Amino acid sequence: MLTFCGIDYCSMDSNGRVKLSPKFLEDFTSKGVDVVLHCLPEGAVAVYPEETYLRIRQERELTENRAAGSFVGRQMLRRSGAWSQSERITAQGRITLPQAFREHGGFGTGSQKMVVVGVEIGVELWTPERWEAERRRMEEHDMVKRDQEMQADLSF
Amino acid sequence: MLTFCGIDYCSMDSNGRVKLSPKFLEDFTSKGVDVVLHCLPEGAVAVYPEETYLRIRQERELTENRAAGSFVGRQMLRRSGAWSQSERITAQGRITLPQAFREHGGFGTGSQKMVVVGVEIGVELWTPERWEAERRRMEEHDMVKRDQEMQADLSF
DNA sequence: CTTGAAATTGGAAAAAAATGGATTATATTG
DNA sequence: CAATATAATCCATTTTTTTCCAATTTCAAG
Repeated sequence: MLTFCGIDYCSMDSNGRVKLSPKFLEDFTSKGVDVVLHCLPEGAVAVYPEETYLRIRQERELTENRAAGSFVGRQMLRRSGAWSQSERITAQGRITLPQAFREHGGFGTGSQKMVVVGVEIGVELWTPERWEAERRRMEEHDMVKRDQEMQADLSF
Repeated sequence: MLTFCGIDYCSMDSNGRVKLSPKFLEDFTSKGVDVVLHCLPEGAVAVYPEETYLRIRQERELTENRAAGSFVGRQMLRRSGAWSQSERITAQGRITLPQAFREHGGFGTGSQKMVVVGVEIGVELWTPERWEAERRRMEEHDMVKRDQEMQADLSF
């Protein structure tokens, strides 16, 4: 059974609450109710089980310079600090997005359509528009790759 | 006995459910009722027995960098996460395609004609139009290849 | 402090969608 | 051409999603 896979369409209520589908909900709760919200530079909001997020962060620490004694180092700390936040999945299976995260993700005020994308280790929350753009970007990449492969199959 | 071979024409009902032919159904159930749906960049949806999919994925993982801390890493996770999903074949021999996968395959809303293509390790679901286009593309590719091979046989 | 207003939260009701099964139609076989 | 098997459609039931409302908390002003 694959976890955190597939795509859901759902909606965020006017208070920034998202009800997860039973499938994703099960994927999360099997790892505990604590999750971490993290704003991605792609313009979406990622949701990871807490233990998963901690592992990701640790891996990054090994490779990146995160000292507070440099401009770049401080900027990195600022990034993962400001754009990450712990949340808890409620008894009704809902997650609340903080105001700043809603803005980052491009979700306006009021009820909003939303795309929940499984990324194997968690999910990402996208506006339909941004997800469509991302999908298209991946699709174009695939087209180039297909042409390359077919070309390679001919030239030997 | 060849498994997952041949082509079926069938239809998807308005809820995105596909009833597999007895032949393909037998091929699947002999390997268990759990399958994985996977959206192909060609614009079709593949259905593999779960164990087959896991083997394919494992092979891929060996070469790919899957860190969530980079743009490229996240994009890889998004690829394999978003466009794959576990499903179970029901007691009536049906599979339900999630909304997003229906869209990917070009299947509109409502009842739809569909081509089920055996690909030896599983099946692929195509719209009749796209399958026809793909068939033609393969045919043309082969023609070019034939000419090349015959040319190569003459030179030297 | 105390009170009032606004925002947030939890939960329930209503609406929509998905599911399982059975019936009807179509095709295949002898 | 009849009998059987397969495929497609339909409908009742269940599940899921969405919307709404009441209770609680938070914040600010008096």
